[in-house]
Order: sequence, then structure tokens, then C-alpha cells
Amino acid sequence: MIQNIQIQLNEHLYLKDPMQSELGKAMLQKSVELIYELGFEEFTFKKLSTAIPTTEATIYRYFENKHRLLQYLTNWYWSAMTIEYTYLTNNMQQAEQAINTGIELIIHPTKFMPQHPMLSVEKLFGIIINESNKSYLTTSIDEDNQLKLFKPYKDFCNILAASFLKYAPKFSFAHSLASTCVESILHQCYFMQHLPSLTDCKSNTGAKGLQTFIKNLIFNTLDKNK
Amino acid sequence: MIQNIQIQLNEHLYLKDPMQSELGKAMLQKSVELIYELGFEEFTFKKLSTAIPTTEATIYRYFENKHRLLQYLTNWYWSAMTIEYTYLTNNMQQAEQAINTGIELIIHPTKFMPQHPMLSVEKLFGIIINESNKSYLTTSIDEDNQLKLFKPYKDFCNILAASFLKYAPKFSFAHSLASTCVESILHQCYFMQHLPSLTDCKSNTGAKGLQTFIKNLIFNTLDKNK
DNA sequence: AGATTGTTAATAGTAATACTATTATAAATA
DNA sequence: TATTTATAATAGTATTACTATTAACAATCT
Repeated sequence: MIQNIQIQLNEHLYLKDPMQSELGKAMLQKSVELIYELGFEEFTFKKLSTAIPTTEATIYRYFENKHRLLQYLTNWYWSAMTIEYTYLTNNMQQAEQAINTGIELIIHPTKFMPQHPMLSVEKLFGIIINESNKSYLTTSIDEDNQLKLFKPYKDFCNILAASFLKYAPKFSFAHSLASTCVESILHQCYFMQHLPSLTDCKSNTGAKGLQTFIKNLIFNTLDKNK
Repeated sequence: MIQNIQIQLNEHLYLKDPMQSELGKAMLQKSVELIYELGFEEFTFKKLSTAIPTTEATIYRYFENKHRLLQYLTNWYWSAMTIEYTYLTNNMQQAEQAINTGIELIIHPTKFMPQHPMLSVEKLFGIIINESNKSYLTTSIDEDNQLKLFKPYKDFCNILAASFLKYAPKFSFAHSLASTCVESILHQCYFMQHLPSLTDCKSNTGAKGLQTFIKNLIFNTLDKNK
């Protein structure tokens, strides 16, 4: 579904739209691979330019700095996720089913989102787990927010919150629960890999335990607040 | 209570124990102020050295790099929190009361922890909210973990999980719930300040809503898994 | 006292990173 | 063909993180 759709992103994310040239597309594709491999701190425009190959300065024509590039990728991810969630839950009668679908989508995006020719969903998911916090935990948060650079992430949380409210209309904390749910899943995925004593879930079971935990958390809370 | 206790931290955090000299203590005190004001990215050893004042090289005698200094501060924070939680819940009969105390402590550390002569709890709390994720979201996570640099944070989550298990012995996800609870509170605090559409809680009410939300979340989950 | 040793701080760097100013090249248009 | 425009390449600079070396200053021992 996703592969045919051109996702229009906030124009403050780039200086020159990378989707409009082959060189720009190569920047996106290679940056996903490099950030996935090296981590965001070790990732530099120098390394990206030799990988493409092009020059450092050329990349600066497209992106103000590497932080904007990271924001571009996270914006794309959450936009794609929002589209996918809307598509999957379209015409679903039961709010419960929509919520379950949402949780499964966040935990296993590759199961639902088709392979994209340029942006590997699998690697993007890894980047989201490891680096997405860094896209908003900065001193420029308020300026960036005014430029609406977090809209796709907010949108995703908001449609998830809307599903919660459909299931439990009187619940007062739908937005907090939605953002907690998303962040918790990402954190638990990270902990499963690196700090297993902070979780009871095992990554080798395909995160089945994580799914149980989160559904448990959400429905017990919503059922008591119907 | 805390102010008289010397917290012994992992010796891999420093090259020379900053607690053992006046200069070292000044580094800790000033670094809390500067990271709080500037954010971790803008914070440099150069700025710290002029603030003390001393030289950059001298600081490098104490800390391998600025990342280790951040880890030192977060280690101190969670060690102090663990001591405080143990102290507050000592001799408490009801697990429910202990859990409520824990939640209130995480949300309002300054209400419980006395002012420390050197490390401002209020500013440290701000640093924990804004920067603590960066202390473990790095490529060196596995090596750092082997050096036991995340033990204090794990310890805190584990004693919280122990309280959950005391309340609901059959619950299978006590550790996941504990880490989710801590991370969620920190994130919600951040969202209240900067991205209010991701939360339903208001910061001007003294985070009363946040307390309701988290208690709601935890007890609804635990009650269903008793 | 004078020599030795060890601890601490200061000097003066280097390598890498993030970013920019300027020039060259190619394509589109008049 | 001449002119404009868009794009890329070259060649930098400023800053940052970090290190190697030297100097100062005690404490200890002969």
C-alpha cells in the first residue's frame, strides 16, 4: 500500500526536497543504512558523502544539519505509520480490534508495512528505537515544535488516543496513555536487547510477551474507565 | 536524610573520585548547573572549566569524557532515589502505600529528598527528564552495561517491581511495568512542558493529573493480575 | 638541608566534526 | 549563441573533544 504513496513532509525539514532528485533519494537510503549501523552520534555527513558518493557540501544543500536529517526520517516513519494504521482500521466496527491492530503495528511494523524501495522499514524501526528520542530531546524543542516538526508523531498518538476514546469514551487520559504506550513499546524493545533486567519480555519469542504486557496494561486501564 | 550519606559510585565512572577533592566537588556542582541551563549537547568541558574556574585538562583528569560525567550524575540520582525509597517505605505494612509513595517520589523528588549541599535535586531532576535517556541510548551501551554503569537505575526499578509483586504476587510483568512507570513519568513531565498535545496532564496543577493517571494505570493492571 | 618521589595543574597542542564561502559546471531559457 | 539559473565541487574555518608533555608543588626520606 505505502510504496505507491508520496508522503509530503514538512518543508522545514529540508533545504531542498530529497525526494525530488536521485541524489537526494540516495542520501535518504544511505543515511538509513549508516545511522542503523553506526548509531546517530557516529554518523557524519562526511561518512554519508563517501558512501553515496558525493561531497559533504552537497548534502548540506539538502539538509541544514544531521539533526534535521534524523527528524526527516522520523517524520517519514510516523507519517507512514499513521497512513498504515488508518488503512488497517478502516471500516473496523470494534474499537477493541482497532486498538489491538495498533499495538501489533507498533511492535511489528515490518509485518504490516510493505518494503519501501528506498527506506527500509526494518532499519527505520531500529533507528526509531535507538535514536528517535534524540529528535526531540534537544534545546531547540520549542522552536522545532513551532515549525510543526513533530506533527506526524503527534498525529499517530492522537489517532491511537481516538481509538481509546471510542472504546472508553469517559477516559480522561487517552493522550497520555497513547504516548505512554508508544514510548513504552520502543523502550521495552531496547531493554530486551540491551538491559534485560528492566523487562520481563524476551526478544527471541517475537515479542509475544511484550504484546501481552501492553494489551494487558491498556485494556485493564480502559475497562475500568469505560 | 540523604545529605549525611556518602554515596559510593561505580569507579569506572571517573578517573579520579570527584568527591575526594574540593575541585572535584566544584565540578559536580557546576556541571549540574550548566547542563541544566544549556542542555547536554551545548555543555562542554571548556565551559565547565571557565565556570569553576580551572582548566579543561584538569577536568579530563577526573572524567574520561562528558558522557561519563552525565552517567556519574544519573548514577548518583538513582542511588539517592533508591536509598530514599527504601527509607520511606521501611516498615510499611501495605504494599499499596509503598507503591503510592514510590510514584509520588518519582514525580516530586524535591518534596522528599532534602537539599544536598552540592547536587541540587531540583536541577538533577530536570537533567534526568531531559538528558537521562542519552546516558544509555548510545552505541557503547553493552560495554557500559558490562561495567555495571546502569546498576543504580536498575536497582530502583527492581525495588519498585518488588513492591508491585508484593501487592500482586502472580503478576508476570513487574519489571516491565516498573521501567514503563518510571520512563512514562519522565516523558509525561517533558511533554507537559514542551509537547502538551501528547498528554492530558497539566504542569501548573503540580502534576496532580499525572499522579492520577499513573496510579490508575498501575493499580488497574495489578488488581486484574492479583 | 637537599634529593627523591608522587600528585596535581598548566601549556600547547591534534584529530575530527559541523558547517560555510567561493568557484566551477551543466542545464535551461531567451 | 548568449544569458541566466540550478546544481555540484573545492577548499576552506571554527569549534569540539581529547591528549601529550611539561611545570609546579608538596610530602617523604636520607
